[in-house]
Amino acid sequence: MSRTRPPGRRPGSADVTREEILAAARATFGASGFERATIRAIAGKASVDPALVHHHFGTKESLFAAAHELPDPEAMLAPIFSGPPAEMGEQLTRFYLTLVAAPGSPAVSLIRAAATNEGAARMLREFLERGFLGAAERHLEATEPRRRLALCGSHLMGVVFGRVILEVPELAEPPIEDLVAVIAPTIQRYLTGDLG
Amino acid sequence: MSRTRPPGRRPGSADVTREEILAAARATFGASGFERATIRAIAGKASVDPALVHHHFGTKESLFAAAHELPDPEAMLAPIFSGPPAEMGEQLTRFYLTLVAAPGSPAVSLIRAAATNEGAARMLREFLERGFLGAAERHLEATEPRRRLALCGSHLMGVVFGRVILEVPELAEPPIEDLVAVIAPTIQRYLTGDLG
DNA sequence: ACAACAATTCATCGCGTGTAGAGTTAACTA
DNA sequence: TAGTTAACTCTACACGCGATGAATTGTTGT
Repeated sequence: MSRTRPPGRRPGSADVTREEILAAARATFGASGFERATIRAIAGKASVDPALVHHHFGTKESLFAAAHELPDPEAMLAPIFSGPPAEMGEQLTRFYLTLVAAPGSPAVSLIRAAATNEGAARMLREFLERGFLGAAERHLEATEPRRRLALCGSHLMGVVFGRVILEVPELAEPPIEDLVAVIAPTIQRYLTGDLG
Repeated sequence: MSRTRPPGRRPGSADVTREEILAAARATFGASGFERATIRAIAGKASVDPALVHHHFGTKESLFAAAHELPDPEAMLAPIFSGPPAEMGEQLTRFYLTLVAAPGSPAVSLIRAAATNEGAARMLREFLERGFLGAAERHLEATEPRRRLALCGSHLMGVVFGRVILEVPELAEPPIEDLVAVIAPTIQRYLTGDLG
């Protein structure tokens, strides 16, 4: 049982390994946060030498950034905001809890890392500001759209935190639709209702 | 300019140093999170040798626990829950944003650390479950009290995250009372209103 | 076929970390 | 006042980390 592969380039597949490293990075960062995740652990999970990680992605910070390249928020949110206004709260809540708050999601990894790593916090903040809040400005026909979506985001982020990170039973156990039923009216009010 | 103090016990004050270490620990953990905060940095801020920290508190984990001994939630919440039910939402929101979400608060430090450190997450979860949610059960005259307070907590925690950790402008800039005005109605609905 | 290049492992460096033990001085007790 | 205990600093060890440079092997262009 030879534990280590022979050195030198591997036959066949070009950037398969690269993707495997990124997947391992997402998993490890997500499970441990930025500082606790080690390049050695990521390399191990990808069955690869630690130096290869560094060869492909440079520093640990830029590996994190590469592993968390965020999708275009415009494309994500457009379907929600183009539907009937009365359903936006429910749509947004379900979307968020299904896609973003799923355990193992890159978003959870980002949130976790953002709590202690300034770089990750900046990434998340800029994504929220330019993308999320920006999309609101373009699609939301109401006063103070950015403030409205900031309130929505804060609530939904708190639910993620309680459900996936803290694992408070009251938030972690119920199926998603149960949470949607309770939270969506609040989100709807923040989006289209009377503030304050 | 002699940088180091002579060895041996210091004259006078017994447990002053101990408190200084705890204060430095709170500040450092709060600013950097659990893993990034180093015992050396904490000792430095307390003008003390790193080994003394270890002498007093043992491991880093138990130093963190000692620095974040949480107040009795019963005492904290009783005044709020014993007032007029119609004002509970506003009271709870203001209390939380003023005391807990203040930058530099131990609670922020706990939340930050909980994102990446399982021990801190357990501390926070147990505090929330036994204390916060427990207090709700005893004081809240409504159906599903624990679920109600879990919803309140998740929203408020999300606001802390956005305001203090991510520093999203829409949440970080407005004075507390502005946020109270918008959020309190939601909290009130979660506490006493119709769920879902 | 040959040269250039990219992918990969290996060996290792330097650093900062948490922690431990030994030595020194003050406070406490009888 | 003698002896014990507790507070405190010094020195240092062992470990794991991120990062680097060289060596090895496959791919690609000509």
